[in-house]
Amino acid sequence: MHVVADPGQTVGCISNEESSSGIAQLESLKGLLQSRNKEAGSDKLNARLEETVPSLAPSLSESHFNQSGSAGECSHSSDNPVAGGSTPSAVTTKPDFSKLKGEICLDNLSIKELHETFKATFGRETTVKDKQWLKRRISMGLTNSCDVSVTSFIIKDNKLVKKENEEISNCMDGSYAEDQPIGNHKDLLTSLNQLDYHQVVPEKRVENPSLDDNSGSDDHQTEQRAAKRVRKPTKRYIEELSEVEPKESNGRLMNLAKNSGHGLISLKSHVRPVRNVILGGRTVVTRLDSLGGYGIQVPCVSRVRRSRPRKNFMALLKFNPSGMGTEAMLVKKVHGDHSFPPDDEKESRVFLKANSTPEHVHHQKFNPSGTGTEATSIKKAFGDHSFPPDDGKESRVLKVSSTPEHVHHQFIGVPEKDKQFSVMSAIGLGHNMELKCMNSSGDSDDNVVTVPTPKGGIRRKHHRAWTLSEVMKLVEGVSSYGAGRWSEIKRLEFASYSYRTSVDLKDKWRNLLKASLAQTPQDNGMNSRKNTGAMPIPAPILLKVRELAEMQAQVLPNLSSTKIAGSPRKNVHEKQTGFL
DNA sequence: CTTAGGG
DNA sequence: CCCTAAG
Repeated sequence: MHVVADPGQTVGCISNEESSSGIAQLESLKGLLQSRNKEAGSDKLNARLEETVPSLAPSLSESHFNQSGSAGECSHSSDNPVAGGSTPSAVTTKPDFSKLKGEICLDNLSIKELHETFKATFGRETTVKDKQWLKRRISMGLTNSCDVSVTSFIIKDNKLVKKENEEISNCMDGSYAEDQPIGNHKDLLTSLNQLDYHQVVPEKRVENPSLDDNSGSDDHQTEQRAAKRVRKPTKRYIEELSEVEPKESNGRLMNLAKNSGHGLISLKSHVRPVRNVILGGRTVVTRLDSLGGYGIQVPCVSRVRRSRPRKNFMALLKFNPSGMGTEAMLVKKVHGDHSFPPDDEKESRVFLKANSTPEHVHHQKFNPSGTGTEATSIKKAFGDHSFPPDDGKESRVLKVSSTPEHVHHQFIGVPEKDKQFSVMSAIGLGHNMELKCMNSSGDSDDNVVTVPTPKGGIRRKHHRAWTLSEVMKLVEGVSSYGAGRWSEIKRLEFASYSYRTSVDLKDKWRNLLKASLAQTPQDNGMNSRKNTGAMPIPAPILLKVRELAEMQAQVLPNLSSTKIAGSPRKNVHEKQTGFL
């Protein structure tokens, strides 16, 4: 339809006026705006418009566009590399910026003129009848900015001149009537009103998928593209937020918690409070908690968990020798970590205090009347303890057993419905404990449980390094069953590896992906410095990972495309060999 | 219980 | 790794 001037020239102009990122934005805008309005009334409207407004279009360029030799200015910079990027998108027409030089007052344009301008700006026609929308769009395109919220649109030298006094209130009713006398017709009005304000029907997405990127905040962009699964803020996160508040007693963040329901995301960065309480200072924050129905000030620490009790805690009680006493193997990686004053760690619910020999720590229960001591965050609290990760998922659960160490905890707790749970334990629990624990049991497999490195104070959780064979199995599994079928892969490829849950597989795969993508561009950098500790993961594997990733990235998005015919996907539902 | 993601 | 929200 609309033939453009010389492409090179156009591109030259673009690169002259816009930064390369600007071009990108324009391109994406193109993708967005490639739409047709199929509303029934629109055709009629068009017809009417051309009846009634016969000669507006021709006058467009003359009256509103100052096209003084703009082309000439642009043509000298056409060797810009950007040209390559912007041309291949075979859209209907290319933006013709030569028409758009100088001052443009979009407010004075009629719909049709706006359409022309739109076309000149984006190289595409539109049938959107919404003047505001058009103006806004064009303004955005020309000014290369997304926050065009003005009501008056005058564009001058790629900048949006604000003019506040002109109020264009409602284009649906008013402005149409102004411009087009036909707006009075009843049928037109109805058809106009039927037009969705945001009616953009993206019908030709396929044509230029590369442009199909969202170009930013835009109300017209309620695109439901395959986005990542959205998650609402987690409970823990909310808790953290609200816990923060009392600490910032200065009210600086006072309304933070109030708004925490809404503005969560934006607050994210503020939330790391200074919560390192110095030992000497012994800053004890108190919180009003309802304990058994009474309001009681409880010393608390940040990041307490208020949620449901750990299910696994029952396991702790199970092995109770004395019925009430709880014997749990507690191998807190103590290491001076136990500042008695509630520190900021998650574990701080559990206060540990020396009670006896490192080998036999007695915990006494505070509570004679204990209606049941519910302990939460036990897992977390105890979680740091390197239990010998023995077989099965049990290793994930807090392992409780009458261990060789004979750690004996007796709780003299307070009745706490709040599941608050205090344990006094020995600061003295030392290395020997840890080490003993490690060596004593389990650990059948190759790697040790990587002790929380005493050096540097970095405490590592029990962690099995991934062996090369494991990684290879993982890769193979992914290639066989596809990424995402973690449970299958776990069952079939990792049957013998009792640790390594499906989540672990997933995590590892994620890491592999990251590694493979991060490394390939330039092989340097990584191999030299990263040899500390972590296995380098041979390049071939990374390559395979990359291939798989690309494969799956291509295959999966085409959802519902006949079950991924190409990949040699095994029948996953084969019964895993009988014994179980 | 499994997946997907964030931490 | 751990944790949790969604299915």
